[in-house]
Formats: sequence, C-alpha cells, structure tokens
Amino acid sequence: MCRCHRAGLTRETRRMSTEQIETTYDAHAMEAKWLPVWEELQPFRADDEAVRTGEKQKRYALTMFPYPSGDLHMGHAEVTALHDVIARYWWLRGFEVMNPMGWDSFGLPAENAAIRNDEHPATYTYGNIDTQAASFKKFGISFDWSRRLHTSDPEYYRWTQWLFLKFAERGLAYQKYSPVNWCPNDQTVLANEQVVDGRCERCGAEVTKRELNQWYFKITDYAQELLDDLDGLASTWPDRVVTAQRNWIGRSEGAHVDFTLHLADRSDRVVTVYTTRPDTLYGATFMVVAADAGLAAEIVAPERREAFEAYLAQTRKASDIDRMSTERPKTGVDLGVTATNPVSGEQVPVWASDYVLADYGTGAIMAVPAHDQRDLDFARAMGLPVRRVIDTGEENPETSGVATTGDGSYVSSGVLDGLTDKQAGIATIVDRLESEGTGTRAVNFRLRDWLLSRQRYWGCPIPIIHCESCGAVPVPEDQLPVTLPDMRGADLKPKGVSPLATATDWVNVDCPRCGAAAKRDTDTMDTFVDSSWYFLRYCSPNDGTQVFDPELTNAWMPADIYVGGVEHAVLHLLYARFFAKVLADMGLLEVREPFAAQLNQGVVINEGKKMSKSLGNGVSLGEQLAEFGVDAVRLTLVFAGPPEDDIDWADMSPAGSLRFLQRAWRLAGDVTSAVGTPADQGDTALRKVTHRTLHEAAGLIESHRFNVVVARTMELVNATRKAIDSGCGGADPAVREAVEAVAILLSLVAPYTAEDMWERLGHAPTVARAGWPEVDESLLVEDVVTCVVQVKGKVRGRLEVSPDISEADLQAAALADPGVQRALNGAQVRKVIVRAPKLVNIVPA
RNA sequence: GCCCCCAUAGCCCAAUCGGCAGAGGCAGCCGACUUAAAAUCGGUCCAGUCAGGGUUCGAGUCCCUGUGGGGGCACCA
Repeated sequence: MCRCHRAGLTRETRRMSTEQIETTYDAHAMEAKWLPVWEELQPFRADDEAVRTGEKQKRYALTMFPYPSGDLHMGHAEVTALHDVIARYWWLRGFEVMNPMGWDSFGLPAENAAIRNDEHPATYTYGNIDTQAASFKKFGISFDWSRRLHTSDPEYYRWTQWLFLKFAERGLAYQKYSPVNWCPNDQTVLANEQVVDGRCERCGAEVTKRELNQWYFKITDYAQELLDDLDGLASTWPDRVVTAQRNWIGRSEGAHVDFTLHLADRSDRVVTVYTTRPDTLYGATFMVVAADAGLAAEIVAPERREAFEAYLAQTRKASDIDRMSTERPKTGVDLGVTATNPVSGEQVPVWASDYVLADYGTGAIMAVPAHDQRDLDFARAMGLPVRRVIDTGEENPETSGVATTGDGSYVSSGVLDGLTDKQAGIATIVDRLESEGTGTRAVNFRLRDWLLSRQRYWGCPIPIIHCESCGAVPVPEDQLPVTLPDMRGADLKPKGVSPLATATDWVNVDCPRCGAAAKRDTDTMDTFVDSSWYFLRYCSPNDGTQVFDPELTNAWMPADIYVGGVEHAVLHLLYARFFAKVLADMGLLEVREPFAAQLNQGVVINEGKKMSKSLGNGVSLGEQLAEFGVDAVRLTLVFAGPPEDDIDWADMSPAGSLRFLQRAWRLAGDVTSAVGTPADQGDTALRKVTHRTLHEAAGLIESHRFNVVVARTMELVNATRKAIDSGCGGADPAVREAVEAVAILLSLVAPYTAEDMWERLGHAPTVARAGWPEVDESLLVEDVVTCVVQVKGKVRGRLEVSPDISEADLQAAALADPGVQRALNGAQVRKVIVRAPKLVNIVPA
C-alpha cells in the first residue's frame, strides 16, 4: 500500500483547493504546520520563579535520559509517549511542570565507534544527540528544551568530579587493591552488576579476574537506609523494582562467632565467621575459609603450603562462569590447622575452598554439613564428619546426602537440647556467646561497594593526582574540571591500561600538595556516576557556580514521576537513591528519596520476539511515522494496553489509530455554534457523556491507565458523532463542548491532531495549555439507574429506579417484580440483600 | 532451589468496594454509498474469565492447590 495514502496524503489532497484541504485530514501537513508554531510559543518552558516563590504548584515529570546510540527507535517512542501523557495532563491541570530531557552521553559505544571510524568519540556522540533531539521535537513531546544537558559536557562533568571529591572527603570514596572482574574483550574492569552469568554484559565475553587498584563508593554504609526506605516507596513504585532492590541489598540476620585457630607455629589466632544459623553451632564439624581471601595464605601450615598454592592458582584461573555452575563438585585443600568450637570446645579441621566467598561476611564459615547442603557436599567429597544437631524426623543427612534445614528438636547441642523452636534456639545460643564474649548478633548485606573506576577514555576523569610522597591527592576545586585530552581513533584502542595513561602530557603534572612530579589518575568513572545526579542538575542546568542551586532543586524535588525501563530497576535507581541520601547528609538536598513515584513501560516486540537485527524483525520508527504520522503512532503505543505490558507491534493497528484520529478530527468541522457559546442550554444527554468522560479520564490518568483514557475518548467521539448525525445536531452547544473536550483529551496523546481541531474550533494555540475543563458534578449523577434483581444470584428482573431510592422501597419493588415472583415460585424468602440503588439479591428458603 | 508478578472473546484489552462478564479497538460477517473497488458510514456475531477446590446470598475479583507464561536472586553461609 502506498504510504502517503495511509497517512491521508493522497494525490487528490495535493491537488485540492485550500477550502477542500480543510475537510481532509493530513497528518504530515499538520506536523509541518504546528511544529514551528510550538517552537515559537515554547509552551512547556518551566518557570523556576513561579515554583521557587510557591506561586504555582510544581510537578516534576522525569523520564530516563537516553544514551545517544543512533536515532530514536520504538522503545524511545513508547516511553516518551507514555511519559508525555502525564506531563501534558499536569499542565492542563494548572501545575507548573518541569519535563526536561538530556543525554547520558559518556560510554563505550562512542569509543568503539571512534576507533572504527578513526574519529573523536564526541563526533559520534554529539552527532547522534542532534539527530535524536530533532526526532524528539518532531515526535511532539512536551520537553523543556532550555534545560537540555549532556553528561559529557565539561560544564556537566565538572560537577560530577566535584561530587566525587565531596564523597572522598566524607570517606565515601576510597581506593582498594583487589581482584576485579576483567573483560578480556573490552579490556576493562566491570562492576559486579555488569557481569551476567559470568559473562560481560556488553560483549558476552567470559569474564576473568585481575588485581587492580580501584576506586569504590561506599554504598554499603547506606545499605540499611536504602532497604528501609523502600517501605515508603512500596505503594508508588512497581512491585518488581522494590523486590529486586530488596533482593539486591540482601540483608540477612545472624551472628558473628569467634573460633580460635591453632597455627603450626603454636600461636593462636581468632577468626570470626558469619552464620545465619548460630543454633547449629554444635554441628560445626569443620571450618572453611575462602581460598583467595588472604587469611588462608596466612594460616596455612608449612607442610600444606605447596598443595594450597597449587589450589589457589587453579582457583584464580577458573573464570566466574565455571565457579558459578551449581553442579560443580566441591574442591578444597586442608590447611593443616585446627580451630576450637567456642561452645563445645571441640577441635575441628580448617580447610580452604572456593565455595566460600572472600568478599561476603568475613570470608570464613563454620561448616555444618548436616544442615547446609553446600557444607554437606563438601564434607562428603572430603570425607569429613557429619553430625546432626536438629532432628526433623527426616532421614539423617549423613546417610541421605540431603541436608535438613527445617525445624525440629535439638540434639547433641548442650544447652539447646530439648528445644524445638528455631528462634528460641538462636536466641539461646547467641545470648550465651555474647555473655562469654565469643560472639555477637550480626547483620550482613549482599550489597557490595560500588566499583567505579573504568579503564576507558570516554568518561568522566577521576580528579585525583597520585604523588609518591603525598599519595592520592584531590585536584583542587578551582582546577576543575579535569578535561579529557584530545584523543581519537587508534589512540583509543584497548591496551590493557586506560587510554589516558598514554597521554603523557596530560598525565604528568605537579602534585598540588608538595609540587613534586606526580601523575593523574588515568581511569574514568562508571557512567552510572554521571546518571546518579542528572535529575538534580535539571533544576538549575546553567548554574556555573555550583553543582546545583539548592533552593531551586529543593523547590522542584522530588521527581513526582520517573518513567523508564525496568532494566534499571536495581543499578541506576539504587545508585541515584544513594546519591540523594549522601547529598541530603551534605545538607544540599532536603529529600532523601529522589523519585516519589515510578512507572516502568514494557518493551516493544514484534511477532512475539524481541526486535533484533539478527532476527530481521525490527520495526523502524521512522517508517511507521512516515506511513501513519506521529499522532497515530503515539496513539497506538498508548492505546496498546497497560503501560507496563509489552507491546507486540504485530498485534497493533496503527491504521486503526489513524482512522480514529480522522473521525475525531472531522468532528471539529461539524461544530457550527460560535466559539465561546456556553454549553448550559445544550443537549443534556451528550453533556453527561462529556462530563463523565472528563471526570473518569482524570482518575484514569492519575492511576496510569492511559489505554482506558483512549478508549473513553473513543466513546465520547462515537457519542458526539451520533449526536451530530442523528441527535441534537452540530449547532447544539453541547456538541461544541464535547468536541473541545475531545481535543483536550487528545492533546495528551495526539498533539498535532488536537491542535488542528482546536484551531478549527476557533481557538488560538495552544490546546496543550487550554486547561482542563471544569467538570459539572450535577451532570455526573444519573436520574435513573437500572437495578438488577437477582434470585439466588441469578438475574431475574430489572428495575428503573431513582439513584437515591431507599433500601426499603427498593426491596419492596424488587419483591413485587413479576420476573422475581416467577423465579420464587411461591417459595419463602429467607434473606434479602439490598445494595441500593444497583442490586437486590433475594435468597429463598 | 527461593521470592515476586500475570492468565477474561480469533487477537489487543476493559470491568473503583466481591454485585448484570464487555467499555474501546483489531480481525470477521452483513448492509449503505459506488459502474466497481478502496476509503468512509451504519449494523452485527463472538467468551462465562487457565484447571480444581474453598469462603460468600453472590467470586474475573478473596483464600488454597496445580498448570502455563514473565521477572528477580542464586555456592551470599
């Protein structure tokens, strides 16, 4: 089918006279007509003053800013179309709305493109940004473009660096020399979060380990608060995001228990283990320390050292993908030392294994093989003893090979014997440990500190200078930003060190403290640092003197809605929450939670599958826009279903959306009453539909059921059409009222069509700022309602009654209904349930 | 393995509190307009809510079990 035909751009249209054009819907002509008008009017520029002074109530509509990879695609279209419904609704409701847009413009793809094309990463980055910005404008999203920012601009990353230094001052940024995830393909370290199933999240290569000196943010200091504050978000954030964050933080309660190790040189050393089951302490038949934790190498007996070193070397070689296989048999090595169990006094052997993680808990565990499957597997592999201390009535784990973790009665457990309750068991044993000074209650988190160093060029330089005598010295604030040296093409090829290390003129500087020759830190920051505070910068994007203007930021924050992909459920959202809390502690921010509510859109798929180049099933946004126009595509995305559901484009009908828009648009041409005609004397039936629709739409938008708003608008269009053709006629003022309501409702989703209707109705632009029509409450009440009369739950009659009928009257009327009498067939009435005015249910004896 | 979410017509989806299962759209079918077709307009068919059990006067909605699908965590002691 001819594309221009579908979008209403027929050959006939082009030949028509001006007069005729006005009766033909032409999506592309409307886009060309209205875009420059909006550019001129700037109707969505947020007024800081009105909000700062409290003159107007604010709403902050935030959508996750994109990475500039090529042009916009269906996913961008969906998220912004949904988001725009909310932002435009708030404007109509009279709020001062801030709806900013920017770009998360540091990152690896630009660097890879620069190497490929022998150019500067900025070329790719800013070229794509310009393309996307133009597309967003054409897509009619109500962004306030005066707040546009890019994280790769020195004016922005200057403040990213400043924040890093403030975090360091507070002890929240620190260096650690430790094994890190290393992607051999991208030649860079990866955060734990970027490792998925042992592979690099980006390129899929198997991740290995490397020892590097890295910067970390101490997010673990905020683990408890990050967890606790989720409770307050549970009602306005999607369940799965809250759950994912809880899982990620991974709080567990247990105890620290001290075991005394007896080393080969006859010295003793206390090692603390973390356990969630201190009540099983009597069943601890050996100890295991993480092979790579340092402790193992320190305590290993001389005659076991060779075997240990061999094992450690083998462990280090194994990639995470091997380590994470659950089927993998347990391996380990006896360290040749013993430890004393603090409650039983028993001597138990100490082993090293890779199944104990160095960076969780204390890196050492007490092994209770009878009641922990991992320990049992290890014990059976190594021939270590198994002792049951809780009798659950199941087969003894020693013979079954299945550890029991349920409740039962304690056996062989000293003071615990006879108890059957796990909580009581834990309390009893911990009390004893605490009184004897050999243990304490303890809480542990799965959450690790945030590794932020990256050995890449296209990122925010870490503002630190390494001096031999002074150590890591912060770059003085007045020397910020530390800008990136000019590097391009082959300069950026991965060499195992950061590309910045090869920029000698840039690297070699004098130490700001002692003046001696020193070197800049050559790593750049994880781009999640850039995106952890951009929503704060939007509030005063051009302030050259401070990270943000606290007064303005506190006036706008928190974001009242944050719309974006669920793929950021953990990382970005957790980091941004962390930043907000630190900034609050710094006294710069009043709120401790940055995003009051959240909406996660689904993804756009095609024919049941994710769109991808390899599958060849991609749907081009550009082609869809050319074929159906902006409004029809936006309407399709919003109408498809609940915002959080995935959209299968193959199930959608943009042609149907276009047809509806044309129907709605044509209504405007049938209104013959003058602009400003009051609707009071208009047709009541139509007015009721209009007012009920507006009333309902408001609630539906607030609960994010945008697809239903569209359906209600369709009903209103249908009712108006009927009124014009076979009812009160186009001259009735109720018709004008209805069509104006349609234009206003449509402006949320189909701004071009709505604007054109608004003009045809005799108004000046823009409909987007026309205001939400006042709903006449008296038109919401029905004068007659249909009451259903049931007998034993089955409908046996209907009554037309007044909405304020009394229960007694309704019951009488219901019992008198002939259909009901027939159904009762003379039976005695046992009970009558009356729900005036809608339902009566009669229960016969 | 543990935790969370979902399942309504051929398809996409509605159904504030437990109260007539159907608002809207797509597709289909019939009709009007047309020489004809497209477009447009009007009309219309279609499920008893994944399965089984429970609570209730009454269950798509609440509870339990199972099936199917989606997601999170996973050698985290």
